[in-house]
Amino acid sequence: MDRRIPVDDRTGIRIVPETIRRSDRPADGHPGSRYGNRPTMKDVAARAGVGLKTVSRVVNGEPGVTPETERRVQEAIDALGFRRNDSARVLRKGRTASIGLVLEDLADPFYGPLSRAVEEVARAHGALLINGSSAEDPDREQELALALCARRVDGLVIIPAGDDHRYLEPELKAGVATVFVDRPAGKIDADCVLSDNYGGARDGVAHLIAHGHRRIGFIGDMPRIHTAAERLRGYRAAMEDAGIPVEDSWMSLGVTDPERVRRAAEEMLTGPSPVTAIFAGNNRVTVTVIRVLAEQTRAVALVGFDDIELADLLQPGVTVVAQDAAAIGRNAAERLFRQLDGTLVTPERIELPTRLITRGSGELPPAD
Amino acid sequence: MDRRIPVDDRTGIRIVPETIRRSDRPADGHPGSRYGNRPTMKDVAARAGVGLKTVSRVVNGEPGVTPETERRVQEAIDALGFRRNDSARVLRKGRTASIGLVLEDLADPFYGPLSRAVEEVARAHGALLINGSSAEDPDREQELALALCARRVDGLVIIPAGDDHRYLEPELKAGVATVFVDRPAGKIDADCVLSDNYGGARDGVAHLIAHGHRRIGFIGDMPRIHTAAERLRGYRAAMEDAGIPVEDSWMSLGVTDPERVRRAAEEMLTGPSPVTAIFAGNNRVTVTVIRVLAEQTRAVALVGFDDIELADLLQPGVTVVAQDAAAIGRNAAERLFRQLDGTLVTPERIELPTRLITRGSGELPPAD
DNA sequence: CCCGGATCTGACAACGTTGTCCAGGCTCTA
DNA sequence: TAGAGCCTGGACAACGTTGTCAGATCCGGG
Repeated sequence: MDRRIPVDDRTGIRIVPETIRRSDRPADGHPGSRYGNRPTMKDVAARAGVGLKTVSRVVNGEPGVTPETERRVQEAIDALGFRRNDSARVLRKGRTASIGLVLEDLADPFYGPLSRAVEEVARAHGALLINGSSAEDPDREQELALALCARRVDGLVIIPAGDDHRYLEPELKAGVATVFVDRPAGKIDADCVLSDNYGGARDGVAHLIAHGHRRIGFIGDMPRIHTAAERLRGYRAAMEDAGIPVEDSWMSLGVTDPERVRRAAEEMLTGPSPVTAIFAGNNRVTVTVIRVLAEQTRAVALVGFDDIELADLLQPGVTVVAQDAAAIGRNAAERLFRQLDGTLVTPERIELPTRLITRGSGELPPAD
Repeated sequence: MDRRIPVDDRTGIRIVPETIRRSDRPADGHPGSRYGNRPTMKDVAARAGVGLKTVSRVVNGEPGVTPETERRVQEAIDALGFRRNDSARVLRKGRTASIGLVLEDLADPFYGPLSRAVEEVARAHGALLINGSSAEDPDREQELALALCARRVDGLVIIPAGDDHRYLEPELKAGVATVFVDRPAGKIDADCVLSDNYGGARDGVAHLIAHGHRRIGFIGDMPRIHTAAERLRGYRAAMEDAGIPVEDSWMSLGVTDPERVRRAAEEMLTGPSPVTAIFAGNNRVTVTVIRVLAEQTRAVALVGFDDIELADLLQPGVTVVAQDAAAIGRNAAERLFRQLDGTLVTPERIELPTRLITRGSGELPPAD
């Protein structure tokens, strides 16, 4: 139909030129500069017939400029399309008004709200947010964090992938505000903001026990990850409190990719001592477990760590131990700026409480 | 129990000091500098007993330095904890090796993968990603974009909130690579990468019609938003193609917050000419509509624009018109770097195809 | 013994901004 | 009308890096 629009048959991608009224570039932007260069304050000053510093004053809204002069300068700015070069400004002033955020994976629904919360606080302090994903790789975390330090971010919010952060010591010493989030810093003292992973997991498992379960499975991440280890500890504590010996076949650690989670879940459901309930160590695990349970004939109870969207619409609704990602991010960012203020000096670890949200799946009775 | 750990009773936040072995700050970091200052190449040069430029050479891996000299310099670098100041470097070199991403809301599950994809491409080109959320506010979008330009990002990926981007003209002229995403640029010519919103919506609605529906509702965002307008246009086209006159009461525009979506949905379900199917204009709308439909006694068909997690686990599974957020982000970022290469000069609009994923809710027959 | 060339090193300017400081012109008062 | 004081504007250095260029050093060969 649309004969005039080229369509790539294989990919279905449609491309149309957008050149309706491409503004032709002027032969030369402004006097004395190479093509593509931007005007500087010097150019503006020349055009307005004033001194360099006067332009600086106008740009920064400093007092001591006649309205008439200001008008002339403003005119020159608009005419040339001048925009202050913040790199130079940073170099001169020493503060960049930007903070860095190193997280694990921006695409993970847990980090979206967290990142947004950090950004919101940064914005309130007039700072921009630079962020990068470590992909759970310690080397990449370090590379990123140091690159951010080279940019001279004022502060750093880090969701650690590694467990040794001594590489940050020179930075801390140099005054880079730093807050660790979700997992504590390794081998250095630093502020950190965590969820109460241990308590949350313990409560979640205790909830299952309270509903009559004794054979409860645990599927979680590698215990070298702090959150995973803490949640496992919570699971064990709850079982021990109830006097239930844990069988090895009930625990699956270091497993997060869907296929392996599926296999792990299936194994603990069909093993010699089959579980009647599963505690899922994080949202990715929970999702896969839901899929597996949906295929089962008998009803298996489930409590997941981390809330998931639409959990309440499933049949049954998914009971979860929820963390407040936004609150964590907000807390961390606020601490960071308090470090920069000087209001905060002693590194602390704060743990935010989790919340058990009962929706049905965690209240199912055991069915053998 | 934990009598030694202070717990705020109201918020449940637990705070413990992290000062186990706080490294005491040295009286003075390095000679001739204020406290808190970082060592510079000059300091390194002095300590290593070499010239400034030699340090620069070592830091940047330039040739022409004796192994012995290099060793001495490297030693001084490690001893002082030197880290190159990229602000100064940027000022000198003109390129920042960073790109900016202005999106609507990082917390929206659609933008997480998109952002991540952009970041991944940036990383492949050795660039960092600075991003900010416009919160759908045109002023904030402009403020952000210009702040990024002041930082002299090499390029800009923008998910527009406003519809007039002439404020970017000086930047484009100055050579800032720019790609608009998800919605086209307003009043300027620029590269843009979009989903085929019109075609996707048309297909989705046609799908409902093919299953026997004639009274089909549409709930979407304000038509001033390009995607919303296009999807509405797709809805109308499908209806017209089928010869079905659309009643005003079937359409609800400019409605995205849960309460109003709920009201809108309820109204079109109970009105004088009640719909038997609903087309939801975006993921937020879809989620709310699912909730409303779950409360209904009769089965109402649903097709949503944008995929949502767990959509396949609901009863019935949710049929959606899916966009590939990651592909969009990847495409946009790649175009951006091609602009920087010089490989790409003419602004184009590319439209990525959408995919109809049938899961059940869109295949329900009409029930009056 | 000296010279040419290759190799290594460092002095210096420049990037664009801001802080400091001083000059010149104005107003106000005695 | 002269002097004090204020207001405005500009010259200059500095921020930490890199590019340019020239000087220093070392080698072998004539």
